[in-house]
Amino acid sequence: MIDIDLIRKRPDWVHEQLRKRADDVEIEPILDADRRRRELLQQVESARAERKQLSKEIGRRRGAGEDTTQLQEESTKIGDRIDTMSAELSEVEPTLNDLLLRLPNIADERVPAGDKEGNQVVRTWGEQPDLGDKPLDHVELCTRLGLVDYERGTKLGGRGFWIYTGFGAMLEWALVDFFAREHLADGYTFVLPPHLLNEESGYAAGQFPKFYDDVFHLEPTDRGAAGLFLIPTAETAILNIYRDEILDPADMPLKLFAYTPCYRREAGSHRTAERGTIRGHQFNKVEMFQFCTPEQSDAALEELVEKSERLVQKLGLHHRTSLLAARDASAAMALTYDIEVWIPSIADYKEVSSASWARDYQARRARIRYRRTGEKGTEYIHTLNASGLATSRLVPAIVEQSQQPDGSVVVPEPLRAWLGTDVLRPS
RNA sequence: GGAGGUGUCGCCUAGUCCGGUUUAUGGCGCCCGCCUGCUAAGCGGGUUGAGGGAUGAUCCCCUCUCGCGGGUUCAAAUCCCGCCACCUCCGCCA
Repeated sequence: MIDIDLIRKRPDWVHEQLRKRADDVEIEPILDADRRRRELLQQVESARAERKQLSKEIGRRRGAGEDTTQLQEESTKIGDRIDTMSAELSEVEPTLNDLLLRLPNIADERVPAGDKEGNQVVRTWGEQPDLGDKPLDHVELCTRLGLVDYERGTKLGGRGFWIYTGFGAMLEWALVDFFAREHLADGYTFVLPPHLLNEESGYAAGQFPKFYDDVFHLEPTDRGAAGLFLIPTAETAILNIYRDEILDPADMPLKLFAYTPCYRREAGSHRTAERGTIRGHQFNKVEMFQFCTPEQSDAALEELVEKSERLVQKLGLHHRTSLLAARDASAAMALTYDIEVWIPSIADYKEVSSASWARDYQARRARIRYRRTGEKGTEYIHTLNASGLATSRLVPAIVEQSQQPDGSVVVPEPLRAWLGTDVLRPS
């Protein structure tokens, strides 16, 4: 959410900034609603103050045994006025709030303009491996190696689901374990959050209202879980851990990581280039998150990007890091770097991590604040998150980039101990 | 799922039956000051959060905030209804 005070003071600037993110941004309706809200608020409040005084006076006089009929009538009239005005107020406030919730974050000045084509590659690591004459694609490799059962997966859940089997499942687990150990070594706290969240959590993290239809919602008939939705990313859960809290600056930066599956509807986005495990309704991801002060947030972003990159590097996978353009990045974020791994069969780079800087956008929605030591009042904290990492594209990258002429796959060094083997061979 | 209980400004707590001189009591903790060779103790003051107004800025003024949302009333922490969370017990279940 954007500070309403900033919109009041610099509406044209805010409008200009937000136009970089979307075409349909309008500021004027917000200013109108805000003006009307304050106007009504002042009237309602002064009427309430008046009634409050009258009520006290009535209390005093009744205590003294005096007649208060006239004062009571007067107070009733004021009450009627309050009712009328607050009825209008209770229409204006949700309207204003809804308009504010729909505004994207203001992009950082470093963010390039435009859509996808504006993305800037800032770093590339490694090289495209030479795979000889007939390299196999990941679906072929995973099938031959018995890592993924695509067909039976669709039997269970339909299109967009698969089953990791045998070494495939072990590979997933080894990856998650590897990431967890790395984060623990860097001082991050491990959390395993619920996979079902309430709607308030969705709005606070900035997923709603924009992506309301992109997540799975539990129907109201599911008693006890009505109004819950499946997490599209652990970010949504982690942010809400401290919703409505005031943090102690001595505790910050708070560094957490979580492992969860991510559930996404991905409606209408099935492509042949994204068959296999490239895009599905459920994938595994370890997510890093930081809650910090504004002063700490530049360093936090650097750290998260570096950590994500280091993980891909330790797996020995060719990848690149891109600074996303204003319209390609998530609307809740001021700045986003994507770490993309090379998938030879698609001849393209696919996102395995998104490192994002929300600034105070999420904190404002979630009302997460802190108090500077020795100072009055509160300020919003900054939040950042980065995948570390998502597995569903790493497995294709690993099997394709590490495939040998004989159809076997060399296991990345950090995973060998867990798997108990250096090479995966067709059975 | 059922029955009963609980929910007060960081923590603990008074107030709720019987609505109004409550600006929500007191303690702990914390902050500032005084006192003091130093520390402790002692003394004095401050200490929920949000929104709005006014202002060069501070001081200041108003409204809301006693789990959340409605209702009754001139007036609600207090009465009524719904919901949520926690505790105790029962039932069901992996």
